[in-house]
Amino acid sequence: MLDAQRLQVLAEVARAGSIASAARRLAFTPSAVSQQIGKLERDLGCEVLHRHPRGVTLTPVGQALVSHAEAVTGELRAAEQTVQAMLGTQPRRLAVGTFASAGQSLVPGALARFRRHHPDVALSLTDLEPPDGYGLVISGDLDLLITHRYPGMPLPDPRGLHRQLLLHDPLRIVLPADHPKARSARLGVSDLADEEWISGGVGEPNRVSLELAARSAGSRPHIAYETRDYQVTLALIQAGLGIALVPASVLGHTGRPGVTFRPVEGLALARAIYLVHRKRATALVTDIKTMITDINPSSPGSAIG
Amino acid sequence: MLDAQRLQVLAEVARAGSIASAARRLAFTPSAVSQQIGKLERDLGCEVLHRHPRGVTLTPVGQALVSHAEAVTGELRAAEQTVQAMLGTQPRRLAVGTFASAGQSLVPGALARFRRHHPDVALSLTDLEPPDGYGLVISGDLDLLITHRYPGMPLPDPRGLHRQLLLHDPLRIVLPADHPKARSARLGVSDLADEEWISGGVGEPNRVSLELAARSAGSRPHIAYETRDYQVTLALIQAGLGIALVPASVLGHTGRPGVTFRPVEGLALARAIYLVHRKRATALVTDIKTMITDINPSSPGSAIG
DNA sequence: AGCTGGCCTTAGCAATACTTACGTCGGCTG
DNA sequence: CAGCCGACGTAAGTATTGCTAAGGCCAGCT
Repeated sequence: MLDAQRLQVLAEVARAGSIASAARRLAFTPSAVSQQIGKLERDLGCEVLHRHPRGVTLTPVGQALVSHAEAVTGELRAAEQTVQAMLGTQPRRLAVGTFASAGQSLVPGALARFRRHHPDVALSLTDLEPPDGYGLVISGDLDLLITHRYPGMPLPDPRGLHRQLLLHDPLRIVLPADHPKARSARLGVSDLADEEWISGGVGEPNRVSLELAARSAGSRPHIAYETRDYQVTLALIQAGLGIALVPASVLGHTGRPGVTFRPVEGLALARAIYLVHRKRATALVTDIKTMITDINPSSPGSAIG
Repeated sequence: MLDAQRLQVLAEVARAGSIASAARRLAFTPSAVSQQIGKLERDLGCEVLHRHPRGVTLTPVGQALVSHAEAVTGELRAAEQTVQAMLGTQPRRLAVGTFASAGQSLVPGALARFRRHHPDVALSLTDLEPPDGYGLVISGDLDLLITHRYPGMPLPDPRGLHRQLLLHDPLRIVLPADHPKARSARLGVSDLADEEWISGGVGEPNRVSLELAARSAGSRPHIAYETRDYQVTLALIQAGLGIALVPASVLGHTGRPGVTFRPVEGLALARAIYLVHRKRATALVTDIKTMITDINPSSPGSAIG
């Protein structure tokens, strides 16, 4: 039988990307972690890590093991939680994972309200870029995950978790206020084929969606600037350097001077925002969920599985 | 975080019913097991066992933990299995759990055929009385469980397992061949209210069904002899001591001299026989399943969940 | 009453796992 | 290109953990 703790060490290594940084997180020496991985590999009779000069990556076997390790950890946490619930001990922590732009707009209000209702609960927030985070929910490191899917990106396997659509966050074409086409009646991606675009790096959701929209309009966007950070994007636009697709919730109500935005003509281009948690939600998770959905009344609230 | 091994020890204690016998199965001394349980309890801050002069029983917390322990063990086993599958190593064992009367009739033929096809696979068979056994499937101790439900007995929570109905095994009224009513045109339980019945002890499925059938006919059976073993039951009937309800599959094709049987008039009284295994069946499980269903062509083969 | 079986405690020992120290390799920098 | 730095592995020492062995307590049985 495999050892659960070794699997957890492996999962930590996978997250950290190197044995040394995993060791720091676990408060061990790198040597200890290395030995644990070594024993795991001897038990299995095959390697779980590819050793590179700069960190490690998982072998296919390692990936499979991490996935199982998360399930094991989740079960152990669930066992603990069940017992505490039976003893009448309420959980005293709530760990939320979000993508960056939700952490700026959607979440803070809900968290503040939650804190008022539960001043004794230790709140924590973690930044995660989709599609990461599902494993952390399975393992119980996160109680709630707020994640998204841009058009063109695959929706990850929910792996037994509960996933519900929170809202559709339509993408807007954002351009300098003095841009010649800022006042066009209808503005589509194809109308802006010659512009300089700002988007994420290759493969990032933002960019995939932009390229998808352009391709469906028969053009290819010229990506002049790459950034993942929408605040940077907006600053670049403000400086007149390019245009971009930006989710409406990021634009929010705070009009930024020198920047204007328009709906995307033609395609219903929106990122879908999801809430993910374990099937049997704790009282705290249910609470924070209602607070999030209250703040975002457009929520359809349908379970998607 | 709880320790997985401790939980497994607890599960073993729960199965064995005492610390001492669990220790024997685990090849430890009772002291070791006792200390493990003690540490588990200190970790949790509550007791998981009631200590009795003759063995131990689980507290409610202990029961919950055993259930989780089975899930943890199952995940660890699944991890191992996944890796072995990726390395091309086929599983080399198949553990089947059955109730006693299936072990006599349904199963042996299928096992024999399976052994011919897979001579190198270590087969094992375990006797289990329903509703036990689900936990062993979850933990991976069993690959396939053959279980039943008599009318009037609750169907256990499948706990995430795959469960499918194999067949309905109708109950027959079995009576001595020279019994006065052996040739009645229609024979129901109510027609035999004054007879001496043979059945299982209070609460056993067999008996619950008999009492249910009698109650629905407005009578109460007089249980003169109690045995769980249908072979004993048949011997008693043969000796003219009483009558009983016996599943058709136990009666089989081997007519026993001096004993005759009749369908039960009125109620469709049958025990349902189920196959239970993990959701993702291994190749070996799939194989043995087809062999079992082939031998029992009346199988509806529908998944029940 | 004495015996048996089961559980618990304590003390000692063995196995396990972590730390420290050192060696190797590859990439980055002056 | 030499030298440094970060990362991984190995070897030896140490601390912790967990098991065994031995003895005591309690309840039921003969």
